[in-house]
Amino acid sequence: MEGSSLRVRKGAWTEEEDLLLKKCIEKYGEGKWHQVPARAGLNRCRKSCRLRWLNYLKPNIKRGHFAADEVDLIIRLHNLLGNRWSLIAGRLPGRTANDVKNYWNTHLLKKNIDTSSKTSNPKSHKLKPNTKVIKPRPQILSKRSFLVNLDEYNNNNNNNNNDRVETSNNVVLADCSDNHDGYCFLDHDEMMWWENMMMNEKEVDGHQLQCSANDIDQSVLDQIMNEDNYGNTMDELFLDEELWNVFNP
DNA sequence: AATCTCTTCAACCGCCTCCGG
DNA sequence: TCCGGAGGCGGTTGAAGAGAT
Repeated sequence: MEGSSLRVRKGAWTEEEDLLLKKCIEKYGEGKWHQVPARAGLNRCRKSCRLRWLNYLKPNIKRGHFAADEVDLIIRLHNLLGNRWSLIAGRLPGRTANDVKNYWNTHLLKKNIDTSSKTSNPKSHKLKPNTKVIKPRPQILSKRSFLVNLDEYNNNNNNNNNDRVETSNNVVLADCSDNHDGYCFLDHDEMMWWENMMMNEKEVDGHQLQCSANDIDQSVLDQIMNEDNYGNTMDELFLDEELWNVFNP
């Protein structure tokens, strides 16, 4: 198992180690984590280096308390996505998946349990009853598989524009090559929904959502925690089944 | 002041997926 | 097609600090 070597250091990072890692990333850039320990002169495994960078050393990481609007967003996203912390964190600039997960487990999970059941077991708690969760379908395709499938798709639809393909179902294929070196595809409803999600005040699925950072209070938090506001919008988030089948024959 | 209990969060672990040979 | 390595993720742990007794 990785990290089991007796010579690999574990535990809390020292300032000196942080400095070495920082310098290494500044010099060589992010990625190729297997080379980082050697390049940085660190006696750490690649995973430890990656984690330390992503969760602590990376520039623009926001530390400290979560703002009310961040909390609100976490709750809503968790209702939609479940424990998919990296996706949730991706919607919170400056926050890491680890931060969000920790915050959920220490603040919100406890609160959720308190409000839903006094007897529930924290370890077994996953989601509120009736919560629909986006299934873990990949929404980002590797460049290789995407191009193969896109080519196939375009051949079937007489469309040679590889950057953007619109189907009759308003499904949009967008070039997202700056994101994970791949491509993503979103349907129109999904894009609109995410747009709404990111607005401070928007009507979503017939509910006027209040999530201003200034006026959210405990009662609002309680209300959010006890309501499933997003049941019907969930279906809108699912990708077009037909297109999915094209890419995943 | 000392000890115990609780809370927080950084870090580790194991698993999964992707990719290249 | 298979296999091994790398990247990435979510679950869990445990050390350290805070608060209570």
